[in-house]
Amino acid sequence: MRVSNLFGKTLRDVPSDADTISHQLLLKAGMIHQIAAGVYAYLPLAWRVHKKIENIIRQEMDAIGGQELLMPTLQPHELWERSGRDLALGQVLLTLADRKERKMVPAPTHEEVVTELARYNIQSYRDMPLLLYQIQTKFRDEPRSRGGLVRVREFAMKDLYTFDTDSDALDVNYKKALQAYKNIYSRCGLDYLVVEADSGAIGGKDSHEFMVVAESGEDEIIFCSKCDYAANEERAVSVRAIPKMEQPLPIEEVFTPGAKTIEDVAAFLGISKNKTLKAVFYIADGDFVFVTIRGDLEVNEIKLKNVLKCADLRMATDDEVKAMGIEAGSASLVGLKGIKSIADDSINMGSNFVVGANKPDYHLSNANYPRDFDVDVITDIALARPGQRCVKCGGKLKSVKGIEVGHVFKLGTVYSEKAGAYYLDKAGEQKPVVMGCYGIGVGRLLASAIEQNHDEKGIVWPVPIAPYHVYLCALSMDRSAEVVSAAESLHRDLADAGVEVLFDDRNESPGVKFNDADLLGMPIRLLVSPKSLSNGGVEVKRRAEKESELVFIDNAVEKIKGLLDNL
RNA sequence: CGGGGUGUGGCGCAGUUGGCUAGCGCGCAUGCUUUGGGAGCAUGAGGUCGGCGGUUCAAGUCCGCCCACCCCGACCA
Repeated sequence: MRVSNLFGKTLRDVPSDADTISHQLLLKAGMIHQIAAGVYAYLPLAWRVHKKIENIIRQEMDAIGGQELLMPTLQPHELWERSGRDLALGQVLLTLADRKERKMVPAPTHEEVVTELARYNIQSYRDMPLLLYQIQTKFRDEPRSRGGLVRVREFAMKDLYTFDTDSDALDVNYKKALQAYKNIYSRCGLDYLVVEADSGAIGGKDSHEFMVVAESGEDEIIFCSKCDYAANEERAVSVRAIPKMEQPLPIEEVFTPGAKTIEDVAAFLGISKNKTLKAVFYIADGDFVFVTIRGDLEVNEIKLKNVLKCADLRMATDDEVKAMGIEAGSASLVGLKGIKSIADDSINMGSNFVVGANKPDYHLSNANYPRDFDVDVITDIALARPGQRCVKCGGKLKSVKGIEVGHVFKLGTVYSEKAGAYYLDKAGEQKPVVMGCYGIGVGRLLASAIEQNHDEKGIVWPVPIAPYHVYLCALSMDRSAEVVSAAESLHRDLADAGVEVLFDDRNESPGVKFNDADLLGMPIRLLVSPKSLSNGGVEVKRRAEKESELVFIDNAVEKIKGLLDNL
């Protein structure tokens, strides 16, 4: 490919609405073009990268026995009603109507359809294990797209689905898929973490995310500094320090004028926050919920949502709290009846707590569970924070930001039961198919690769996903017939040797060409100029390094092949 | 959806106490010179100033409504 013919122009100034590095570089390099919020065109260079990533994914999927197929983007809305995910996904689900006013959805994912296929094609335990995958366009009406290709509304996703007879067999496939994913990210030149994750709207049991550590990441990863524990903040658990337990004292009313927050109360009474219990109020699918947690901790709303098994969870408004007859700022479960209540385990981690007295300007001291109040459910609903201790080894927890580049789930029989996907086992007994699903966003992976592989000059593509291997840069072609013939023959010879070359044949100044070479980021720059020729050859430079090396023209192809093998 | 911000040639910006043919840099076209880290000179093309409505003798500039995009939060590959 010749740069003079290449579609897509490099820019000197970065469009002002980009502020994630991968977004800036992709725009500056002329690799993508935005059409609407979260909707992008991939220009030829970026599309080559996309295809390379796809192919790496295909190889790894095929290696674990995956069969590629293609499911439709356009799906009947009823399918989503049957699974209940029309509600679980809410507004993210784009919907449209066909000419007969039938509701359709451009699919955001394919569990529904693939389960439908399984229902039709799996009848016997002999039909499994089965691994089906596709690379296909998803549509999600995201509340907010961001970061260029990091979060978009239309994107190619590789989705793999596994079908097994039981959960042990699912575990086998799950492990295989996990390994395939690790291979994919490594081959794409990414540093990643595998973390425990919440399964969100997809449902199911175990779930892991693959996270690329990046400042621009949207997720917070909690990990242990001593052992291998790592989890998405949404899911992370931690050991909360337990203060010294005291003998229960008689409950007592204390005057706390104007103290409404935990900070106020603790400061006013001169106690630490872990000697208090905090009351927080939520509306879960329309129902009021009274949540209690130790004063020094925060509620993890994802955990809470999972406990409540609700589709929609939000903080209650002041009016809603009042309407329940609750005194915000001085509320507790002591003496309160008939309100749905959930508490964090931490109400048992400590004693003689200060809690609200359910009247303005008063609190109660020495409240103890279960002596003084009742709770419907007690479980872990606390947000794990860095600084707390690891539940596995007691080590100190830390946190980093990450981009989620893959997510795998053990679905179990949630979808198969709803869709009626059953098989007959050896004993002739009818059982639901056990499923797993596994997703990778291709464009997000591409963006993540840039987030991790760039410098101040531009992109530094890892060889396996670089749009081209070599940037052949010829200087002074309009004045030197020698340069022209040397460059042209190198172009041919490299292509013949299977090396992918982007040939900068433009009449631009050296500075322009060098800067574009750095910006576009091919792993090797091959320079042909009157000067290099008079020095006896051509100059080979790795993108990641500063220095170039003079090589005889006849040795150049060999030299480059050697470098590519070792990069 | 809540909060903040921006919309002026392809990109980056100026112009906004209303006033003449709307500017600058980059890019683009043509010519000459130049040629190892974003060259110089000359000539030129390209803009219904996001849209609609209003105020006014006069609107890029003032008022109203709408739209789009970006960022921060609530959500996900």
